[in-house]
Amino acid sequence: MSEQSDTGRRPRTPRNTLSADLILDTALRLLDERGLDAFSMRALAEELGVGTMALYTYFRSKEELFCAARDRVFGRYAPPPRTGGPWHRQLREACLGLYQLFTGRPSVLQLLAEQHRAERPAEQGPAVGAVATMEHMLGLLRGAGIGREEAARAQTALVQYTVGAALRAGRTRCTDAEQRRRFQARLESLSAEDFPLIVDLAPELAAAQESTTQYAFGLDLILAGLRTAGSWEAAGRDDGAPPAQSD
Amino acid sequence: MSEQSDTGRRPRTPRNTLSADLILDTALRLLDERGLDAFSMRALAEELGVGTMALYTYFRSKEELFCAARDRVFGRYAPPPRTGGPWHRQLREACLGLYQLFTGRPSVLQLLAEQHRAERPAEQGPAVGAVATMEHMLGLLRGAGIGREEAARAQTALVQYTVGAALRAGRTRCTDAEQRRRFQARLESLSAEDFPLIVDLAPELAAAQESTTQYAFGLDLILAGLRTAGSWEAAGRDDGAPPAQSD
DNA sequence: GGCCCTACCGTACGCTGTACGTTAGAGACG
DNA sequence: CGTCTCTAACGTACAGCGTACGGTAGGGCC
Repeated sequence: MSEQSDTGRRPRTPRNTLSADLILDTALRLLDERGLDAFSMRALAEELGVGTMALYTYFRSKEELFCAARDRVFGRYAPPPRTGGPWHRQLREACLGLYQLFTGRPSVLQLLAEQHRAERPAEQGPAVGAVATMEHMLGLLRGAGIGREEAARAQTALVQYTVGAALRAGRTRCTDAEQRRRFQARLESLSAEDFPLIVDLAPELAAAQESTTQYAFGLDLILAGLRTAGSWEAAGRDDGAPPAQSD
Repeated sequence: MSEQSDTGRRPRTPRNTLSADLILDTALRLLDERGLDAFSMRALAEELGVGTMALYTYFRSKEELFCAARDRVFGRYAPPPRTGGPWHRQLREACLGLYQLFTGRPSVLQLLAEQHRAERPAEQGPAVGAVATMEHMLGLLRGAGIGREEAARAQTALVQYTVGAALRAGRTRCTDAEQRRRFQARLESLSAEDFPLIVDLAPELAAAQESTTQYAFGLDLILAGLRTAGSWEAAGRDDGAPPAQSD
């Protein structure tokens, strides 16, 4: 037969069937379906029906591809519609929107985690698409009469907390309930003498591992703190929230 | 000496020179010195002057070794001495201690990141050594009159924020100032029409990337929120911090 | 002395990312 | 139509990874 069926010599893809967008969409789909561990340039190429090295025509490396994938998702992010209402409520909505962007698709979470693991952050910009949300948050904070530096720090803290919570949420994907049961069991197996509270509160602690409610809880704590701080200039109580002068 | 220099055939290590502790200490040193990317079972074995597979006598896999390394560090963690004072100040000290544990050694941060990246968290327990700090935190919260569920959630939020901040801090290691300068430059290169506040606050936002001060700022926000929430039972204002009843 | 147990080790397999050089097909031009 | 060029797509190769498997030698025991 004319078919040289020797070990998968492929029939050479036509000429312009590939594109950066097609590659990125397929990569994101692969990440969603099979997870980061199952992802590889070879697997991606096979999914596209293409030789592995064809990918390197469009991206110089796997890391560059990941950055582009992340920017693609973030770039398409549409923040939730402005609801009006007090500034802290709007801030809450904005943060929840970000959180859901991060946790909505497994692939996004995995790209985030990978980015955090990277030794050298390279040139990867700051999540270009979500910048509008950053701007919105800063506007709300400044509008509430919060000073320049404090607004910047508060915005950073909110993003930091959101990313951290999203990463943590990613660890307990799939088998939510099962995972939490085992967590509880492990807490309860601790010495009740040395750690009476942990053992006693094990059910509550396990329940707090659930993601969205717990995220909202911490978020509301931060927002309440922001409201309390009130007059930022006149800060300096002996036991309140001093201007953070540790080393 | 009698070196058979033919391509590294080694002279067989005596019999009981290896031990789990020695392996873990060497692994942590390697991680501190050369980073996660340069770490491999082969490199670790070579550092020990030992065949690669000797490591598998003590650990079933690389992941198990990492978990043991993490537990070793956490297990040796001594929380800062109890200072007395109001509960929220003590809570602050406890969290700062945890944060410094996480950020103090590069290796710890890298193990944390790796753990967060893992697809299947396997059997890795909850950072066994730092459990005493968890207990301490819960005691402070409960002592402040905070309810069971809220205490558990607050404790989880504090740990979550701390880990998230530590991970973020890890990204800007080594070249701190340089990294922040580039971050600021990238912010300033955005369209001043679309993102006036970001461009305006670029210096402050870049400064907020610095780790410890920024961590303390967010921590104080959370603690202030905890103090404000006050009587937890009587919560239910229209715009305050409702008991987080999303999804 | 002889034996066993096991800590240590060498080899090998399948996987990874990607450097490098090759090839074929589309478009431009005579 | 023939030919030339440019480059998207490709195959091969390499160094390195984690680790399954089986071998080997040396310390402890009878």
